[in-house]
Amino acid sequence: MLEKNFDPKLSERHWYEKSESSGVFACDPSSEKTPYTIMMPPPNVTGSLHMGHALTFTLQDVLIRYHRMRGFDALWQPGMDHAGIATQMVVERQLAEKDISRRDLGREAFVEKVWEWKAESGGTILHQQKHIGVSADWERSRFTMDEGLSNAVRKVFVRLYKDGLIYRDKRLVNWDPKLQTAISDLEVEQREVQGRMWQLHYRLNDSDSVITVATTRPETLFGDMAVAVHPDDERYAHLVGKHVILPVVGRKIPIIADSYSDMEKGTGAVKITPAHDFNDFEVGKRHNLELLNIFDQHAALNENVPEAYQGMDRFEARKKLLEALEEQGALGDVEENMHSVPHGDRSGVPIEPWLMDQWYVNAAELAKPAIEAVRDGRTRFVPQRWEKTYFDWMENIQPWCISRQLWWGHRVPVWYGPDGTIFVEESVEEALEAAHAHYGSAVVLTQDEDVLDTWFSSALWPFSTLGWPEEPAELNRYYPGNVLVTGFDIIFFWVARMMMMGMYFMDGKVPFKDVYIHALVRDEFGQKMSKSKGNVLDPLDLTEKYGSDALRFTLAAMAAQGRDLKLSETRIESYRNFTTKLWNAARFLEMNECVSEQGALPACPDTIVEPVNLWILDELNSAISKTEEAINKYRFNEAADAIYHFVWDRYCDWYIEFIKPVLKESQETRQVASFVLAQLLRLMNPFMPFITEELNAKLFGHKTMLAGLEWPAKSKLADNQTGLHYVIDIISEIRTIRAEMNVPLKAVPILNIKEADKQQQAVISAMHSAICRLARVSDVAINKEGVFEKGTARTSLHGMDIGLSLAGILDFAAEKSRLEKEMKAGEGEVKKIASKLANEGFLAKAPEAVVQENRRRLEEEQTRLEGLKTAHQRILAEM
RNA sequence: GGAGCGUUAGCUCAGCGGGAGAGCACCACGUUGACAUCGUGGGGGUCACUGGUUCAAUCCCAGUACGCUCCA
Repeated sequence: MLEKNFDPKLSERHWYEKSESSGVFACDPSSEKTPYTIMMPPPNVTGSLHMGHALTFTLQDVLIRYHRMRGFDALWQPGMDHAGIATQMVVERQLAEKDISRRDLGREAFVEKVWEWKAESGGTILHQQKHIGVSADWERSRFTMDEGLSNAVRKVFVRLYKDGLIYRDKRLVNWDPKLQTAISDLEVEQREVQGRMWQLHYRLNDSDSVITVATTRPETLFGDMAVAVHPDDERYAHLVGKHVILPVVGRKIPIIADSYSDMEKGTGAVKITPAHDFNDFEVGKRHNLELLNIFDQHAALNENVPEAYQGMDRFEARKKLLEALEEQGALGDVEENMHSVPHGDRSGVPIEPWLMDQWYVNAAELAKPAIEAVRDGRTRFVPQRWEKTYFDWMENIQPWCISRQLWWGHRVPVWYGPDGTIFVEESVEEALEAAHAHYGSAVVLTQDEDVLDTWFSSALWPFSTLGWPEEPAELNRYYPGNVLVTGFDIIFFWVARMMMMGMYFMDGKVPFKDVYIHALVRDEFGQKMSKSKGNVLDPLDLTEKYGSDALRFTLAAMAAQGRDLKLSETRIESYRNFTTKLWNAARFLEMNECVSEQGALPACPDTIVEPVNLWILDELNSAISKTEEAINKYRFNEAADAIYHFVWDRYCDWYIEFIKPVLKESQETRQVASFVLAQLLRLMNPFMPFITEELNAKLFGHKTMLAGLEWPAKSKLADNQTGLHYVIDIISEIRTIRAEMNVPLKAVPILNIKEADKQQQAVISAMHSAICRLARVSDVAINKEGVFEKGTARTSLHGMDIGLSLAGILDFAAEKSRLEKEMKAGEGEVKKIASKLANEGFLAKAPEAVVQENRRRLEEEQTRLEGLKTAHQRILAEM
């Protein structure tokens, strides 16, 4: 006997372990089945599961479990990302608590520490993934720093270098002075901050007049190489070509004409610091300005500034400089000014454009085929509008800075000879060999200190995890993947780069056919959940409270396309209640011996005669179809909705209630009831893997788990012509009348139905006992001769005249007003439809089916209205 | 400044050219042998606003307002 409630905690662990060890989660490269592949976006190895993970993994798990049941050889490739900056930061922070810096330890010892930390914390998210039911092929799990994947990284680097697509360049980079590494444009976050706009007066070298520039960063004055004015600006035309003397510094710099200067903004004159501003850098290139670097790696001022300022932090220097300028009378107006300042998204400090050598990928070149593949539909975005985001970015893509001044990551496979000659090879041995060939003798090489951007290795994920550069059978079998599931914030970071790398290294084949972009989980105010905002909901707390099945179902049910997802806890609660409902329906069946004793799954009888059984099979078929269609279109909410309503509204509220009176006698009904439940458990399994396994095992004692079974087939016996909806409508109507008329519960009147057609008559007779029970009537008289007796509450439904004999207890006045209310609503409907049908344009231009449907409805409404009017007149006469 | 998204019941959200929906909350009744994590019934919406297209607009188009996101 089942317990009264489902206990998720006991069940989840048991069923997860059992199904994992059974091997159903594993792919089978040797199978005859068609492969179905999902590459799981690898979470950060030291991370922990947040709501976004819970959503994305649930959706992927639904897809993978569904396709497994549909008979595909499903591979869900899991793994972890080494997450260079994030992970290094965590370990550095830990060391900082003991007052140790990574430099104290040295590179080798530090990296060892990171590996230790990885070993310690890497299990956390894995455990959490399993907790919510992630059914990935764990045996095949990969880590971006694995030997195989590291080989792939080196191979890709060397090949791209030799093909001229990776190069070293001296450019301005986004320098993070806290983490002391370059970061890519994508890792820079523009933040609106309240700052100031200072006006500075620069005196001309040959006269007493000044030119006034405006700046938000006065301290960059030390690096100024020019003052720019607009070529069309008449105010300054006479000054172009002259020079000014930089205050405090005393250096002479030219006034140049460049259209970068905005005549409308500020004074129309702008200082140019080519080594510390991306725009100024471009201006400098146009005018052959020198690049003067004034900062060191900590963003403190270096030896290129007056001695008094050397070694000062950029913000301290600003203060001191402003004082000095003021003293010299070089400081003009100061305004409060909101402006955006680039910040490192990890460190949170303002980043500094800094001139240095870095390694770059020619992304523009790699992007071309990747753009083409989406244009011609080889890769499809769902929802489609994300294409635009992809195109916008890809078409304006900048060189990708891939070197990072970190210690945790893939070391750049570049060696330098004594004279600086560059050797790019897959191993030190090959580099030495190349160097030997180059110099004619053995030399000592130094390896580049830098490591690669984490996304460089994740870009290879769709093929590196399958064994590339070797060519195992898996590579051809599972590449390209069927779908990549992720959030839109990852399109640039990852989707785009996987497209570029995948197509370059896999003979132009795209890495995945579909890209399903799901919502971002936000908090109740619609804000992105983030640790720094402190608005995170912990998915594990929620599973603790409501169970993993409930959380999964909620996420699926709320994953409507194109909308962000504001998670509300009451929704989760309602789906927890849904699991309870299912549990209790199963419990009811168990109590009524609808269980299989030999441990065989219930089979459908060969022939079925009861309308209610034919009907529920039809409803089940319809639920199966809806679920299939919805999943195929990535409409997870529609699938969840179809399941929810079938279980609760159809199976529990109507079917079980209908069969209660006959269950004991009808073998057919017991069989159908348990067959439908068994099918239902399969249908729900991808969404709620735990409770469905639990019920399947407890009720049917079957030896095979649902996870290894086939997707439910649609029953051929189902019949949608049973007319059961007439019975449902009659019962609902009677219940409404009873409630509105305050008919006491203990009253069990006779129900009279007249004008029932043959089909209606048949189904009402077949459902006689159920109607009596559910409508609380003592008997149902069908098409009996004679008029309704006095004191009958009446209504009209599907052409039938329906009367509930309430002689002695009917409140005539209440019945009169109830009928009047019904009539008023009916008249409204009739009027609306009639006016539509009176419209010639409608008759001429609307599709025939729509016109017919409206004619049918008009007739139906008119019949009902006539019936109500007759009843109304009768009640007036009886009063 | 550019781009995108949203505005539907008190709340959280579906739907999306031809009869306004769900869950929660609310009101009434109910402990009829699966289930009070429940049952039955009910109330509640000029589908933001203004125009346009159409026989027909919550749905398509344009504009306005408010909110959010991304990019500069």
